Amino acid sequence: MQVDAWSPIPVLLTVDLVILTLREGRLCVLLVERGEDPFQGMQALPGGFLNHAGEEILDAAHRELSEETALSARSVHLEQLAIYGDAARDPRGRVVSVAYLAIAPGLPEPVAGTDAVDAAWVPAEAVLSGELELAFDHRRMVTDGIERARTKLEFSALATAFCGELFTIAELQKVYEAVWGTELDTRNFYRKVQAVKGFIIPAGSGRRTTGGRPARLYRAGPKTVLSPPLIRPMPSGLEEDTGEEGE
Amino acid sequence: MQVDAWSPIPVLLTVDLVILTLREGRLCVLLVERGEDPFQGMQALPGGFLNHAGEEILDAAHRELSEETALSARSVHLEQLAIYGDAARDPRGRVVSVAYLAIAPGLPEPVAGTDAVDAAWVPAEAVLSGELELAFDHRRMVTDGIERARTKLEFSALATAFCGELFTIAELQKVYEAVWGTELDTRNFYRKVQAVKGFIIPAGSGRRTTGGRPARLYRAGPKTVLSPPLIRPMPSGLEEDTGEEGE
DNA sequence: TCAATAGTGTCTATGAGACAATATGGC
DNA sequence: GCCATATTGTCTCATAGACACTATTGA
Repeated sequence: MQVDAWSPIPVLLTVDLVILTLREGRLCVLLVERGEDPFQGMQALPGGFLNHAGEEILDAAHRELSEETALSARSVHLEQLAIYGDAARDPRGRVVSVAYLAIAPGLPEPVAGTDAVDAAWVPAEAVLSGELELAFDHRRMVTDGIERARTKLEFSALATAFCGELFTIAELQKVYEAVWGTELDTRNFYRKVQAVKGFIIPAGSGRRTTGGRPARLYRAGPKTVLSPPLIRPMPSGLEEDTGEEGE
Repeated sequence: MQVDAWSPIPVLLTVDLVILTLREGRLCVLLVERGEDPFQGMQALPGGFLNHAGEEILDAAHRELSEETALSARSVHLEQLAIYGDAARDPRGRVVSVAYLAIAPGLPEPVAGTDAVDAAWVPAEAVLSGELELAFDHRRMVTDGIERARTKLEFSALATAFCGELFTIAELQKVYEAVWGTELDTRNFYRKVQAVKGFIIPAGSGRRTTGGRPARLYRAGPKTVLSPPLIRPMPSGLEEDTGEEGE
């Protein structure tokens, strides 16, 4: 570290949040409309600069999260996604952003009256397909965040973060189906989910009904690493034999 | 982004590299001895500040890599690991570091004559066990990097990055054993590795011998995602039933 | 011929996927 | 009873792991 030979370059640090939730069976991401100049009026991820020198980055992420969703910060899964620091990503100068992935249970409409006046849940598909254009490199953040979520669903108990305190197995299955974009066999899903000890645990004798036989309720178990994992089915039609994956 | 309400806080950005390789069947990480004040004389990861405004972060990582190992930058696997930005991690001020994971084929001794005068390969075990103390939060970076490598070995073709252009299946197996810290059954390893089409492909008729029957040579195939994956055996002795994993 | 490593074959228990059958609520 | 969904069970095939066996070199 030859600090004396030249002066280190200062950069500005922002935090951006990819907040995912399920609404009506569809995977959605929270977007806000930018009210200021770079990319004014365009959709963007909620986020912002560090508040003060000494603010921890993770704290800043939690702060932004509660400003935008009014979620009690600690009840939400929040993890670092990646950092995005292309020299030209922000016209204002060298701004490096730390992206976080947040998973929240289904929320009603975004909370007005806070910073999030123009916040809205947008179907992830609209962003993935490119139909909706986002400010900065936020589209890539969303893409990376969703891919991360898809992978983590296989090997971790992340899916329960999409659900409320109590949930049925059918609800959990809908999480998998929405995030993966596939359909799963209900019977096999039951068997596999219950085979992973510590993933979900029965919650008393409560039931929930949606027109048929009432379903048992479960809550998230202590296990965060699923073994055996729930393997995501092939995107179907794509055979894996040739194996060309590109770099 | 209320830029006007207060001034964004500038931070300094560094790049740190967790460079892993195999030496004599053991997983090693490259460390340098710090010659300057914060943590002077202590072992640390190679790394440094951005060189000039406008330097891309990934470019800085490649620059540090070639400075320390004289490896032709593009032949090495290099991927972003995470960012480490605790407010108190650097006594000089607010310094945020982007950690990169690099995987290199077995190298001889570190190259003197460059910045890396005091560089040395250190067995990963010494760092993992806490026996060797590192500057800053570099121990956590090493821990995270190795954990990432262990996981990626299961699902990606990362193992070939530890090998040279040509390698035998036995050499590939030693990579898995060293990184995972386990022993694998040679016969099953042969079968499974060859079952993943596009992972390794036979390289002509060359052979390599180490005292017994000469082994066929292979080169890395086009596939970067392994399916089916090579599942890492349980750390043995640890049953998975209770499922307490901690947060 | 022996030592040493490379490579192939076989057996078995387990898990995944397909799909049938039964249970239990509201109406 | 009927409808809709929950929940359990069965069957079959593919795969993982254990382990026996053959092959091919150098000394």
